[in-house]
Amino acid sequence: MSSPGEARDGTKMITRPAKVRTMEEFAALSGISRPTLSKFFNDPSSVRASTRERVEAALERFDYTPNVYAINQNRQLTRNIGIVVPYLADPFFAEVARNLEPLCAQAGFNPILLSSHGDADREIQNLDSLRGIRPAGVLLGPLGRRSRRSDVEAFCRDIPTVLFDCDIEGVGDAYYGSNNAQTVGAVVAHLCRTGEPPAFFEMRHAPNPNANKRHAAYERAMRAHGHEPMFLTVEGEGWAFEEIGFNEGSRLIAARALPTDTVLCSNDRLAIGFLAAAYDQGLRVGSGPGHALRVAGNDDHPYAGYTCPALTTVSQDYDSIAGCSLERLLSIIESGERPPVRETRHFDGTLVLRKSA
Amino acid sequence: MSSPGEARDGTKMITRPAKVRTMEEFAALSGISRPTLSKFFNDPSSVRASTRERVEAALERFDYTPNVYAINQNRQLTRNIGIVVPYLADPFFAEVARNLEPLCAQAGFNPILLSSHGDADREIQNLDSLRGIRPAGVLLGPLGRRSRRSDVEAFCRDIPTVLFDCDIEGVGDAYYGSNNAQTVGAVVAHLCRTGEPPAFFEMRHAPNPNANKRHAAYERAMRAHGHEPMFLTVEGEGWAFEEIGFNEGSRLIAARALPTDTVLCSNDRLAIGFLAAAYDQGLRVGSGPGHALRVAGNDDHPYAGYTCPALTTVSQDYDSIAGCSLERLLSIIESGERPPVRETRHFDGTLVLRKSA
DNA sequence: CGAATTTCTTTACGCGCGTAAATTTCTGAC
DNA sequence: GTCAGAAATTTACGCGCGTAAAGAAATTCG
Repeated sequence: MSSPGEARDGTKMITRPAKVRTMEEFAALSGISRPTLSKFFNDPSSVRASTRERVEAALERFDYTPNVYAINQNRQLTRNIGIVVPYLADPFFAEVARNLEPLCAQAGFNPILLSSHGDADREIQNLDSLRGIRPAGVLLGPLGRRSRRSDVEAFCRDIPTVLFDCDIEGVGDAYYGSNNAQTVGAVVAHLCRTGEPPAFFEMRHAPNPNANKRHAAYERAMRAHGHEPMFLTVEGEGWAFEEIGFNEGSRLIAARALPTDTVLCSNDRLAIGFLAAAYDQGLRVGSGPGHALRVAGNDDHPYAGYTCPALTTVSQDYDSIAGCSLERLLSIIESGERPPVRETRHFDGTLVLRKSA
Repeated sequence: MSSPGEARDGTKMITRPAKVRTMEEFAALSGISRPTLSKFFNDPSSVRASTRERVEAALERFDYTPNVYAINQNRQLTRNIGIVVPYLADPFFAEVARNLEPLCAQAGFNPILLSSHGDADREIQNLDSLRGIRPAGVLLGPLGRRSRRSDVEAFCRDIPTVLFDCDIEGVGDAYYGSNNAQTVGAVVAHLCRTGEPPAFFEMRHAPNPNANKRHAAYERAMRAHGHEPMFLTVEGEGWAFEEIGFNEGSRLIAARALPTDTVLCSNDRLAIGFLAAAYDQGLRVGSGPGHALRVAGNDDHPYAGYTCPALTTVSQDYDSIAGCSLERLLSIIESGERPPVRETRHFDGTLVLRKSA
């Protein structure tokens, strides 16, 4: 039996453009010198328009792709951009990555996505493996508290790096994240205005430092509204937030340990678990009469619209955060020199009112 | 102010091993010949134990990592393995990727994770970009119906590829997936045994062909139990399953278009949306008395335990599917030749009884 | 139409490492 | 201690392309 791509006598059929292995060969076939081709593949706009058209016409007839390894071996700067996220199984970061990838490609760069899976060793490992491909720059969403600062710092010294989502002070060339004070402030204000002031549901040892900022932001916001903060600080390690939210939420509810009828969760994933716990124990969550509990979150998780009831939360402005991070990184790469000052920006979120509070 | 890593006078402090750029240099410093080092880095076990120890000792003193690009330029076979998933923002595939990555690394391969983001063009684009790094093999979770078969086929001809999750018949060197007939059969049997037979909630144009298999499996299972199948087939495109489940579920419930009190959803994400719709309309979901509706899913999504109520579903045996896929790919790579026959295997799932049915 | 400028071609070298062949050194068993 | 076999060294070449320099060709412009 002849396989597809071969005629019955076994000779190859020319159904698609002939494969060309080397640039040398392609130069001979196309009648364009190799150095010119090299320039073209490096940046098509760097050759005369008429030449560009000749190359493109030749590419139609011959199937040639420059060898990535040979290219990057000698090039002082690759066109790789590393994207490191702390935990890809969190749909939140998956979304960020999904938005970042096409933007990189559009700018002519090759995005390489890596996840630290919540593990500091993995984070360093990722950075080390990125080092190997000599990226022009890296977008790093750090683990935060767990990050091994000195290692990350060493990496950032060698390679242009922009931090996002979670700051490690003084590390990297820039940082863009959420204005936790504003987002938490907005929910607290809303909750205080429409009912009892909220207690704050959080993990004692949250892996992400945003949790600390939210803790502080909650405390300040409560005092600003003339209330004493009420913390529901629970144990639990790792990134299984839903599970922790559910287990600890169940415990709190069963023990009647809630000081008010309103709970603000440090993030949406905790809230998802907490809502499940409330449902499980027969507590009606919502804002109207006949409801026993109000629950709000923070992040606007992709699933926040499908909890029971739909979760009231604050969306992070991730378009801006991702966009700004990439933009800044590209400008650093293009300028060819590291910026003297480290830019830091916090973007406001917007309150997303649904049914849970 | 002196930055860390520098003494006050500005000279670099040697806090960590000195960086060595080339293997030549490292050979001179370590007193081991370059070809031997080359062998070592290619496969440490290929050199004598005493030599290995000498190299490792030298690596303690000097910071040297072989240049990835120079390595792969000449090597006939790289140690890269491509992992392509259809949709990374689906926590399900994120979990698969998370499990696959360390397994690859453990086997001495470098995993490169790419997501097609539900787009066929992106899928081909991913494969093309993988081609550039000449992977030793690829694990491909295809989009399925949407996949451009001829392009995928062409890729698989050139590079050892194992398909998982979703089959494209005749393409690739092997396929491992779920036994949809068994998983759907198991839920249907459970539902029929414990109450009214289920209607089947599904998308008319599901992006994944597993949906078709589940459709057929449901139909067969129902007839086997002596019931007429009842399809709740809804419109909707793309991968926003929760949204589709919610919107269409809301519509069906509001229109009182449910033929029974039991709904089996084609997958868990649809079920999550459907459960939200039921909650929204005040339908009590669950199996005991006082419940208006039973809902079950299929997949055992990471969030299935945190829906309201917790979702009864069938877990896929993803450890086996991922493990088998990788194992097969590695054996193909090691053997150096493509297998004459295409292996196909379907793994059974296990019923996960929670509270929704 | 000729000069100034831009672009292309020719020639040449090197990147860091894989890899082969010939030679030398080491190992382990007798 | 001897000697065969294994392992390491020496030497050498090439991978596919970046890139620099000098000269040839094409383009632009007055």
